[in-house]
Amino acid sequence: MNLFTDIRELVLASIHAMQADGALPGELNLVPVTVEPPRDPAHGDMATNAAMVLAKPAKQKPRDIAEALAARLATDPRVASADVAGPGFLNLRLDPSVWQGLPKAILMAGKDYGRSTFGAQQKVNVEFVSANPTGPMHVGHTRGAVVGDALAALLDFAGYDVTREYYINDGGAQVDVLARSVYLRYLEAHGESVEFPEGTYPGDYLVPVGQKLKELKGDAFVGKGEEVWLAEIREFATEEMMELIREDLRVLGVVMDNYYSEKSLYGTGRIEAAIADLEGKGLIYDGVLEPPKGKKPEDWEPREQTLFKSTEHGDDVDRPIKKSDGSWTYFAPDIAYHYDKVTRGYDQLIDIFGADHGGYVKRMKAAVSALSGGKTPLDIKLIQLVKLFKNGEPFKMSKRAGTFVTLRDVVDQVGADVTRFIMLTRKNDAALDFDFDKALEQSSENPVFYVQYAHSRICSVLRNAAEKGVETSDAALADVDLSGLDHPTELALIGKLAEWPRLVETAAKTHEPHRVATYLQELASDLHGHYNRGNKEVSLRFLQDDPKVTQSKIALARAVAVVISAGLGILGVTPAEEMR
RNA sequence: GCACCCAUAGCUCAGCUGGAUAGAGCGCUGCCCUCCGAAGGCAGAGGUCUGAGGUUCGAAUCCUCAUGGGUGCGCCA
Repeated sequence: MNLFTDIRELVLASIHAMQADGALPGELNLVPVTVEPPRDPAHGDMATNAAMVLAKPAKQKPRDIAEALAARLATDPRVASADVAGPGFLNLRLDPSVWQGLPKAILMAGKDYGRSTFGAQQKVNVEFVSANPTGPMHVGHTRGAVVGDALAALLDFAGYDVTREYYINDGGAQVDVLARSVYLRYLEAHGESVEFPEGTYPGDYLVPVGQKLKELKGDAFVGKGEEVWLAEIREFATEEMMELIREDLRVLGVVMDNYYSEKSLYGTGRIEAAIADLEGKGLIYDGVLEPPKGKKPEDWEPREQTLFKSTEHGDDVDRPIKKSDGSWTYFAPDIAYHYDKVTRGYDQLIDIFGADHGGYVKRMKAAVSALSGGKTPLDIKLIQLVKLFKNGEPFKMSKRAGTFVTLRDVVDQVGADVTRFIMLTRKNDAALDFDFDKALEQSSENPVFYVQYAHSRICSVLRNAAEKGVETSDAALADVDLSGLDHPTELALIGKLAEWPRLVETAAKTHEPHRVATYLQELASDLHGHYNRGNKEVSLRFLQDDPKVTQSKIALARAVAVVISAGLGILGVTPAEEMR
């Protein structure tokens, strides 16, 4: 159900007919032919660039092609008029009945209106959050979590087979630091007074973890050296932190399909297997890297390391996979992890990283390209910083200091819906200002409330209709005559609804869930505009004296509500029925 | 030094992956409730899309260079 693709099919069919008649050459690339809503409504309902795109390969003047095409299109009952404009645009005006049929179609499709088969059930793995299991999630993670989750939902809606995955960085030195920090809290629970030296995590969130460890182990570890407790506490603390993170995600409304442990790659031969794959392709060698030019580290000495020839796959320099002492760098397990994803048979991989990981994009893409033989595309979305404001004052967040603003802090104050929506109003590679005051404000300055308000207004209309005894169920609306929906603002609203399926596909194709948020704001704006017109022009109100007319208006109102719910559903935001 | 990202109204940002006269919100000016929710709406003012080249029927969008800002750059993950 997508009017634009329907009409594009019609245009293509007409072109084929012209080819059959010899009016156009048989060999033409029709992919660039588009049918879009014109920016200026005065140009009609839809516009196609067909004539301009085909002019050159067909060796004809664009306007000539347009004229001929227009004549053919005009014979279709759905097309009211087809006019050539400008350099060769073909502006189509559709028969009003085409538009007027849409609200019913939307109600019949329900929440599936706009759902697409575009993705053809391709398997996509979206890896996101992947915060180190060393503490609660902070605001920076929150944005990545929301973007990843919404992107996954969007892809699902667009017809992909999506897996949401979290990569647990539980293999590196930071979990040793965590274990030592928990040990200190454990001693504290035994009444010792402790200090947190540089390089440990002093955050309060480890206090209950130390307590719990005491309950579990008694004084077994007191006064003992690391060799006794490190491994066990590391295990215990990591699990505790993951519990914390899972709960954070749950509060945000994010549910992962899969948690993948970095640790599971060590000692199991999986890193070795991935590296062996690259070695088999001649991409592993021992060598010495050049120091970075300009900014040479103080203690630079040339050292021989095992390197991955990432330059053969688009990187700028080759990357070390082993440290000079022979142990793996962090990059090695990352390669193994992505190797695993490739061998699990995904058609497409998406990683959501923090912007501070921008330096790893090329090497990661190089690794996946090498491992998959160029077959599995990897898209990496970098999530820019969130700057928090309250009363015009910026907050600082610092994980080291243990005073960072956590996901909980934000969600507790403004709620998950507001948090999610606001974090999805900007494209991922632009920094985002998050203003607590505005987030809580209930006005048009707050996009969440603006969209929610549109939805609850419709719900309010439905309640009023019910009081008047007007039946507004799907069944009751199925036979209603909608030909009275002919006012420009009504048709504009329907036109906006018609764009939803297109938008879903574009947003999915570009991996940009923020487009959904933008669209919803536009749709809400159209609804509010139309609604307010009803103050002056009584005939535009949803509630009319004639129940039949009321039902036709309600069909439109409900169709808008359906699309708002569907859009909010992708963003993971609950549509409000009432706001007080 | 190198790489990646960003630059659009006074401010915060959209711009449908190349289309026609570049759009919202805030702020500013003037309006709209006897009326389905004014938590809203309408109208006006406000632009050399950072700059210079290029690609083509057509560029804010793609390519090159420059300028300004952000991020990162072997034994941290």
